[in-house]
Amino acid sequence: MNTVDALVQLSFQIQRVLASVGAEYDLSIIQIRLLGILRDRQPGMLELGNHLGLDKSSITGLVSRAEKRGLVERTPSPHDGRGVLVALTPAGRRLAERGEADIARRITELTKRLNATQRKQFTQLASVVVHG
Amino acid sequence: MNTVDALVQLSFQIQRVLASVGAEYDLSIIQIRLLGILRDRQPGMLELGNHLGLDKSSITGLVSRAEKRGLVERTPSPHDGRGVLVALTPAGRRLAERGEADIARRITELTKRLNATQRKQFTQLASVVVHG
DNA sequence: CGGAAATAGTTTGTCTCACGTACTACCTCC
DNA sequence: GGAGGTAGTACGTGAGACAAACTATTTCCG
Repeated sequence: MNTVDALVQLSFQIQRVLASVGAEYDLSIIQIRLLGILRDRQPGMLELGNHLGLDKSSITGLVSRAEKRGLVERTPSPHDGRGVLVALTPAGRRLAERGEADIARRITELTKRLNATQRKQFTQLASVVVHG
Repeated sequence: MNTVDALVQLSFQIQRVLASVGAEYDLSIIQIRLLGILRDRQPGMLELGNHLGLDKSSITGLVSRAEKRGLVERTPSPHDGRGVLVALTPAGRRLAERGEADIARRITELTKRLNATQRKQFTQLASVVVHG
């Protein structure tokens, strides 16, 4: 198998895992990413759009749906009357933590055919590619 | 960076490449996958659904949109009056080939920080994971 | 200082994609 | 030659994405 096919297949396999874990909690991949970003930040809508690579008009709906489910909340920005800050609710944080743990389990499971040395090597090479 | 984060980040990076190459041709990732599958097959709708992990009712629209753009065509199955076979049109095949070449270039570009040995190792490890 | 221009976010309209359910047409097999 | 299964479509719904138009605020410069 060549490099390109291996990486593309791998990425689909990982996305499948993410989608499947998400489905257990009725979360889409983009919602998982949203919760993940909010774990250590309380960004405004535009900043959120930059992190997710989405237009601000897409963020409105994404956050509103999550807000309606009680996972996140908007608060007015203290420094800018136009802005809002988005933050996890306690329920959202619990969900994010559980989901993240599940994802870690399932991704680790994917690499169970690798021994410790190989896994370390693989991680190192993947990190180089990611931080290219 | 740990294994899980590295792989998840890597998968998003690859999906971004696929989306961005697709955008050049006004193709979504799922449409790229559709064309890719049809490169060496002429499956029915159900079979297509299995390959893509989608319900048959999702395939109808996907194929119809591609058909409207002249990329694929439905032909009645010769052996089953209920079935249709989906195949690339010449235009669809050209697009699939060009897109695939672009994707290969862009994914290879992603791994430019790896030397030949590392790339080979990386590919090998990714293959093991994919075929687990 | 005051108004013009920029910025943050929402709204609206449109499209793709995905699903479930219901339906039609055909095939199979008893 | 029906009864039941199978292939595909139609329809309604909802998430997700975008662009363009809009509101409300802030910034900034003249």
